Amino acid sequence: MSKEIFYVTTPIYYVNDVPHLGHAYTTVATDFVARYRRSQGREVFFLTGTDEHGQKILRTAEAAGLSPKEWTDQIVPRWTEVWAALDISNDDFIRTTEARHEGPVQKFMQDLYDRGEIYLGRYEGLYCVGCEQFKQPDELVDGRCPLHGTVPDAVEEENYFFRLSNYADRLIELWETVPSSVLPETRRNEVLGKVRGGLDDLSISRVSFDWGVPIPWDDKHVIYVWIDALQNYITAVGYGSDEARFERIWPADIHFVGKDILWFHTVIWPAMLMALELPLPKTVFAHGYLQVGGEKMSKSTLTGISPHDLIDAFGSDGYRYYFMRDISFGGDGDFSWEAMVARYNSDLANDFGNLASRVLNMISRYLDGSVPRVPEEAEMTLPEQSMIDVQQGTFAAIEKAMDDIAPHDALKAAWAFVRRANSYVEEVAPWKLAKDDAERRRLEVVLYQLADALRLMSLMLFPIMPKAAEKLWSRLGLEGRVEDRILPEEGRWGLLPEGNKVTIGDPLFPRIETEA
RNA sequence: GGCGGCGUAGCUCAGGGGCAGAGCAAGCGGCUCAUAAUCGCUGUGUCGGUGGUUCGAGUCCACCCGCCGCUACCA
Repeated sequence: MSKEIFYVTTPIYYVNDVPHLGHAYTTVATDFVARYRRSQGREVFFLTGTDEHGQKILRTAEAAGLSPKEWTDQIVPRWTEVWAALDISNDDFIRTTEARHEGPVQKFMQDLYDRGEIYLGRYEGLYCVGCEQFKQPDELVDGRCPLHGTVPDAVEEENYFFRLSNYADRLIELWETVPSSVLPETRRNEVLGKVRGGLDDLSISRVSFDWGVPIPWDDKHVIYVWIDALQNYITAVGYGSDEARFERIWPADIHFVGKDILWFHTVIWPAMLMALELPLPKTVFAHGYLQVGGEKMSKSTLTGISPHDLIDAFGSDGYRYYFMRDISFGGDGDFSWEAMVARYNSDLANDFGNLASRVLNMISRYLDGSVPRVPEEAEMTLPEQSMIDVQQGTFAAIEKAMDDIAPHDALKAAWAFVRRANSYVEEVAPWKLAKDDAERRRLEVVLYQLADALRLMSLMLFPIMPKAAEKLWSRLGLEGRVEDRILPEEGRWGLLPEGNKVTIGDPLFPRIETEA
């Protein structure tokens, strides 16, 4: 009995600054997967949100002359507006400052405490006054802070600790018996290697500042921000507030994260859940980093580029497609303006957009804009059969790639169908058929197949390019929205209704002309 | 230092014992429905180096060179 709801998450983002390309990358990938699962007919719950506690937020707010709550309230819209601009289809958006989160977090901590999983201990650390932070011994250069050149003070602080060290064996067993628990494989090997070296208990409270969720039995302490933040994945789906809902949605099918936060999601988070005997997320998938290269933005860093800059130039569809297609998901990848223009023009403007233009044009010109009668089996010739074969192979390859969490391979596969449709046009040359009255029915058959191919592409590409897919759908005279269609039901030939009026419209993806 | 990964066409990468591949870029040809588009054909490779195993090695092994990741309580 598998759970019916497919639950995917992005990390909740730390709102001490505005979103950059890296945040958008994770979020777009998660959205692609969420939309794909919905298109397969699955019920999906897609969660994202913001992480708003901790010392860094407090400092950022102070620097801006605001209270931490005022700071987060004014910056959260900067995040939600980017997600809206990227057509992110999240079902919920949780903020860790919401009561629905903070209350259940306290319950979670109290439960851990009651079970003896938390104890009061001392954190001994090296504190740099200049940084106002604890330093790890290996961060120091000759025993001095590399930033301030001073010798940090040895400081002891009373903290609550979680018995993380008890869970090393169970974590190792999990990773060894369930390979999909941490992906890609290289990331699983990383945590496996580290945890085999042993685990220390984890300090989970702070006393030096108060911007956080109070420890329920000792409110001098606030919960360490990561411990609070990780719980968003369960508080948002009813943990501690609606147990029936929680049981229906949890566990997550996939937590998407960047590789920088792998440790928290594959060690600390599962150990916390184990401690309360809660189900574990099925997969934590850690993708790589984006690097910025190329000329046009060579002076920019990743954090210096706003997603808005690229959305303005390429549209949300172009943005989503580029990052999902050009970067092998899981590994590190390079972003460059030049590569993005090249990919956009070649795949979207030339291959796909132009295919739509030429087909819609020919139907308007040769068939008065009306979708002809659905071809009979007997009217199909070799080229039609070949295109159908390619389409079926493509859909199967996409399914395989998405099951493997390889969006880049899925899109690569998708283009086999787009290319085949273009070569089919050349093969059957409708403009020649149009000159011969005796070929009238043949002309109808090939143009029907092409229009129907566009319908199938609209379904196929909706998860990655929702705007273009909806546009194309309506240009084919189809009712309703692609969003509401189920691929396994409608992803076959011959479902485009006879008599639909097509409209040509503007190019779906206007070419981007490069200056110089 | 330890553990792990990568190095294949001009570019981005796939392939993991049996005739070196894809897309893009380039060159040539075709077509005229289309967004200077599209279709077809064509390259070029010491598969990072050296040495091994094997009838046979991008592929397996050893060493070397060059990049890179991880090495936990800053989100």
